[in-house]
Amino acid sequence: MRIGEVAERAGVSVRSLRYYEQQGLLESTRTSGGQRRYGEDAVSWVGLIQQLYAAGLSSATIRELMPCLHAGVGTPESRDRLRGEKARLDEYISGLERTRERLEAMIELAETPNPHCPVVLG
Amino acid sequence: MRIGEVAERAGVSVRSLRYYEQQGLLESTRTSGGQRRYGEDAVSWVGLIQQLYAAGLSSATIRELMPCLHAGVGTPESRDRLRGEKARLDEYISGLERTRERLEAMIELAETPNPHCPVVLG
DNA sequence: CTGGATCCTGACGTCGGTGTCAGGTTCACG
DNA sequence: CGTGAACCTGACACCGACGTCAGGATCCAG
Repeated sequence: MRIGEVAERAGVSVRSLRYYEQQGLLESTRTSGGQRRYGEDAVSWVGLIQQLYAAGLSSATIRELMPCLHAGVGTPESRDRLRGEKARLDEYISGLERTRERLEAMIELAETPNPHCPVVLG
Repeated sequence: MRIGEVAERAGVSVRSLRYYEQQGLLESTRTSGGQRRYGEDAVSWVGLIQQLYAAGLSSATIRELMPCLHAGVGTPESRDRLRGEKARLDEYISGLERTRERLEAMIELAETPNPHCPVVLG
């Protein structure tokens, strides 16, 4: 697959794919002329990368995790890192859930004509 | 309260407080010499601002919501905006929860010596 | 009233993932 | 073989929340 097709099917820009490769997150073979060719699972890998980005992992972290993801076997280090990231994500999600509750309280307040609300600072 | 004390108690930098004010998110009075003075609930407001930032709201969005938060009464617009942001947050959290499950699967895979794992691309 | 701690404004730097442009090369269809 | 679409590298721009520095003003305890 050429890079343009991967980009379209994964819903990302060509620029991003080149960037992922530069960061060591995505592999490609090259034609004799130097153009990138991708296998079928490239689209899935890009999806995974995007998802990990969205979870707050950095390129560096994802890169260090890639061997583990490829092999399905982890060194003790990578397992610790994975667990660490999951813990971070857990806390992050918890925080967001608290924020969601707060947003809900605000909405309720904004809907009931209830002047003066100390509750938003709860 | 002086800006330094607010910063310390809220756990943010002085720079951030000035930035929040510049963005119209945080009010302060000024001494005759031009220094900022804050009321007691400034710390709580800063906490709220941080929380909304963490939920992905932009300065502009928070600013437009401030009157509503202060008054406890919303215009139809601000209510819609609040509901919109909550919906966005809901989706975002759902995505993160899917990512968490995926991370859990990876951890499990990394722990069981189970060579070759197509599951990470599920 | 003085001096050290705190504060002021303004401006530029940072980071990370991407957009975008320039100038050139490669691919593939007819 | 020609040609237009797609691709290449390298480089600079951007955004948004904040760090950081300079040069100066203000505050307040002693």
